[in-house]
Amino acid sequence: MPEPARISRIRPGRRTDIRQQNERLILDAAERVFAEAGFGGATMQLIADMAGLPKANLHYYFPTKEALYRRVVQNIFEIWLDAASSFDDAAGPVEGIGAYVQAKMDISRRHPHGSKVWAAEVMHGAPVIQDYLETTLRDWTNGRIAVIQRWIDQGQMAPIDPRHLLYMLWATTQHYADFGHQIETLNAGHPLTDRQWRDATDSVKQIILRGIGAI
Amino acid sequence: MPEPARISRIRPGRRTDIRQQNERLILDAAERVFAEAGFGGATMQLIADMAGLPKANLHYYFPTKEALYRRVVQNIFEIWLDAASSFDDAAGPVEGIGAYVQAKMDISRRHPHGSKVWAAEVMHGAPVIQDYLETTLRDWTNGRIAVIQRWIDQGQMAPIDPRHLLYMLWATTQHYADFGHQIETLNAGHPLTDRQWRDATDSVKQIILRGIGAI
DNA sequence: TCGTTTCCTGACCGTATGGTCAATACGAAA
DNA sequence: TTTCGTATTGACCATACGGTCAGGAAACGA
Repeated sequence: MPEPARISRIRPGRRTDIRQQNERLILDAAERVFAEAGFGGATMQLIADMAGLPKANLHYYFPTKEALYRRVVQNIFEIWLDAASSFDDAAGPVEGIGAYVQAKMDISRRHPHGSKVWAAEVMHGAPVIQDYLETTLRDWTNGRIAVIQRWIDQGQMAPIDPRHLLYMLWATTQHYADFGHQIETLNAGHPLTDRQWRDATDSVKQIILRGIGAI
Repeated sequence: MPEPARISRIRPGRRTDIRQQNERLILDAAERVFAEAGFGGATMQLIADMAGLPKANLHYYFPTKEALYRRVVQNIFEIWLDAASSFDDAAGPVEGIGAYVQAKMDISRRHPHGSKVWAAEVMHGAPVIQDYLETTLRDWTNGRIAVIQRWIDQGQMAPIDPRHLLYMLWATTQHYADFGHQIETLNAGHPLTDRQWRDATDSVKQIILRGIGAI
């Protein structure tokens, strides 16, 4: 079974790369359009235009609008879960929650569209990713609850219900992506600067860490 | 100019009351459908079915889908702003913010659909209520910022950026409505009980009030 | 009873959208 | 050059949706 020469990475024009490249192009455009218009408001034509491809080409790579949407949501979910690592290898709440807030605020800044698509999906009753909620997310949550409970038992923070602490972390950090437009409007119409993002992150960290008696 | 006998309240079949009654029926159904399907995903037919009226009847009361949607969003905005009063006549942050959290959590529980419609509207760039954001909301926000700043100056709480505190209040309380489905899933599929809502409210109050050094 | 206003609704229409398909172009191996 | 799998795309179709309208039914005042 002779392996074919794998020079894909070197010559971008290669077969497989065309697929990857176009799929990425489409997924990026789709994420943006789904975020701005919602699933029902998004049209394949709009996504195609934004990706710079003819509409029929979209259906070559993704059979249906639903399939494309599913992929977009899955992508986000993975990014979202990756921030978990910040939590795991931490000695205490100051370090762990601080890093988690930092990671989630960075995601909110770098993937605002994805965050919105995720939010809309959940708001609509999670028709597409309900199984993820019931498996992956539930497991992840329970794991984190255990960690927080250990911190409480060790006296590193006040006895707060870990569940509500998690909800507050999610809500607060994702708010800067999902309600970014509102925040921008209240910021004289300007997007937050680097400094403002730092201030926001620090404020969130500070209030929560103080709030749970960790500092 | 003799006033006509105003027995509207007593005889529900009266002219004006039919209008009010049907408008309410339609608005309630619309709020629910818009929340669950988004503006683009909602159909007049679905709203009509949920209201128990023929589709053409909807267009008799509301000329277009957009007009209906606009009314739904405005309704929510007013409810949302009413919680402001909790803030105003308070001596300090413990009382003021405590009451505000309470009010907003109550709204999240009692008007989850409205909260979602609002969230979706903002996420999509507020195409319908941008002017409200720039006028009413901005004024309201600045007023509240002034109040918080006064509390800080009086040493009743730590010097937190009032803006980020407000965002945290909004994010956290509305999360229980907008992400209610996720919370329910993580609650073994059951809606929160009275007690769980109380616990949630207390947790939020506690963390934030501690977090800003008010208690 | 009559006249007027409001309310109701089935049937209909134009358009936009998701999706299909057949024809074609392209790139790489033989 | 030929062959063959992959990629591309304009044209097309069925459907669903927002919105219209004409005709009629209630509701009310006189």
